[in-house]
Amino acid sequence: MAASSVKHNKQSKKSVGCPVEFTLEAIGGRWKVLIIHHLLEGTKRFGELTRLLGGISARTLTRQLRELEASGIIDRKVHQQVPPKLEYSLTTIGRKLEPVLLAMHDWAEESLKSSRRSKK
Amino acid sequence: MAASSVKHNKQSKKSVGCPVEFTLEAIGGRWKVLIIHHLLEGTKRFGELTRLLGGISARTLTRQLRELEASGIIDRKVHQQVPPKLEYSLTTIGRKLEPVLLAMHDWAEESLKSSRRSKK
DNA sequence: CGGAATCCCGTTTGATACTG
DNA sequence: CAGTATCAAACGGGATTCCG
Repeated sequence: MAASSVKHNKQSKKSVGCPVEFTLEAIGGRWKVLIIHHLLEGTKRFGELTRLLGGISARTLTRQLRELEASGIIDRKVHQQVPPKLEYSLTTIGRKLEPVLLAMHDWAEESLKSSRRSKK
Repeated sequence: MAASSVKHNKQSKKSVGCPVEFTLEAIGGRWKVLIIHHLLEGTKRFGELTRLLGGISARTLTRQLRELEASGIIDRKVHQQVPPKLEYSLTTIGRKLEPVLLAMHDWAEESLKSSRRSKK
């Protein structure tokens, strides 16, 4: 396989063809919906989120927050001081994810209800 | 960790703490929302889905369909005949995912709108 | 305190070949 | 037609260590 051209497209992740997938990618991480949920209740600091999420590593939280930031969902405010202080909050568009989370929440409850009803 | 009686279920690789995550896991695959979208328009066969999705491998499509089936979202009907014929359709609970997809779709459009305003 | 860098592992997906 | 089997790569995420 000499000189096989392996292209590293910047979009090599997943080519998103439809808006629904766009949203799914924005909130699809392991912790993102939880982070959004907590931020819906107000601004949080890095350490607060670490405690609230229970068990997330610093590296992973950093990455999830940066990805949410890149999606325009959260805002990252740096206070230059010692000790360092950072505040994370939802942007306007980020707060608009609430109906999405609610729709998902409702479906989950309905799904659990109907699976309790005899299926087998 | 509270409940240490973790079952080694093949399905649950991630412990789901809240309903929103439950939904996210059900539709969180690479192709699942697209499959659901196409099935919202009617019953499809395996080959039809392969063509509609454009680029999915047989192995992956099989797995995504089986996972959706395990979640109770789709129904798989086998017609014992030659050539073989399989029909996939949404269950009642599967059809109820439509509001979720719509909410996600709406958010994506709003997100794109606001990113046009601020950045580019 | 809030990361960045590095190493590592399990899961997901894809390519390919084969089968009932 | 609708899969299954096998291998390999891509990716996400955790643990640990170090740094401003």
